Amino acid sequence: MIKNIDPEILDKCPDTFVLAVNDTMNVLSGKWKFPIIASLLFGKKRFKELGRDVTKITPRMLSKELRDLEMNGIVKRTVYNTVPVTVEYELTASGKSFKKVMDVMLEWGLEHRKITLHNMEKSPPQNKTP
Amino acid sequence: MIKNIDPEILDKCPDTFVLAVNDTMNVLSGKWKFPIIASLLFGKKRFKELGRDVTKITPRMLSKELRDLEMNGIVKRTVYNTVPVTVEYELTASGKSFKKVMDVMLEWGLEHRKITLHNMEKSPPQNKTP
DNA sequence: TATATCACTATACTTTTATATACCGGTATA
DNA sequence: TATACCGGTATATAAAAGTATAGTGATATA
Repeated sequence: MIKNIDPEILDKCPDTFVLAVNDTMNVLSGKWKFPIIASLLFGKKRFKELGRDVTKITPRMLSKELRDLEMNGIVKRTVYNTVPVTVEYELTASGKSFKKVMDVMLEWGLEHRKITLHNMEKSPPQNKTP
Repeated sequence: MIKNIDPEILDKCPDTFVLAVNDTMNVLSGKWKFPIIASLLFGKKRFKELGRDVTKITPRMLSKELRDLEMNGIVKRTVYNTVPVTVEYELTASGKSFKKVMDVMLEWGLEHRKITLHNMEKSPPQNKTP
């Protein structure tokens, strides 16, 4: 249904489209959301577990990003009244369905690498990918 | 082929996967690349034309983002030796194929909005979407 | 002659994003 | 008693991203 967007329609670029894309951009924004979601795709995790999974992230960023993702309806936070407390993070339905965006990103990236590395005779894209 | 990634494989997260996703992230990074590419999907454009199309962008940002996109093999820049010079920007094959990433982003965003706005009883996502 | 267009660049600045480091009270383990 | 784990927060910086504003030289238009 959205598969082939008519240029005439997209040209008018309805507000809902802009908002929708913005939502997606927010889920991807920053350095850490993608790896956090990727980790949660393997199941619910606790705070420190995520911290170990997502290498190099500081607790400050992890905490902040999880709050963002929760506010945007991607992650659900559950507190159990054990002592000390146990906190679990898991993806919502929307969060799980975000995998399809990630899949296409991976797919396109692999394709692009193949083509571009070939074109550029072994020199990698110059920008931001060390 | 990549459609359903085996957790066991993804867990090992080969470097090529990380690099591929990084490439995609670079194409999406920042406030302006998405709208620039979207505009170029309708055909080649000159600098000022793009500037008019992508509302509110400054020439400084437009210039910088186009340079980024060129370096990453998304955009091709052609200079014609007219006086004064004419410069045209157009998408490469990779750039054009990036549309499929944008399509899923739109698709997911619309779905997410529908579900989430419903869940949240008319209150929009709290974060970064004014 | 005055103004506008083209494709940008330069300089200075503000805002956003990310890092580094230390710390909290409570509990379990050695 | 000393140490480490739990789920974070506080404070201070540093680095990255974005904005505001002005200007370039050549050319075409009024």
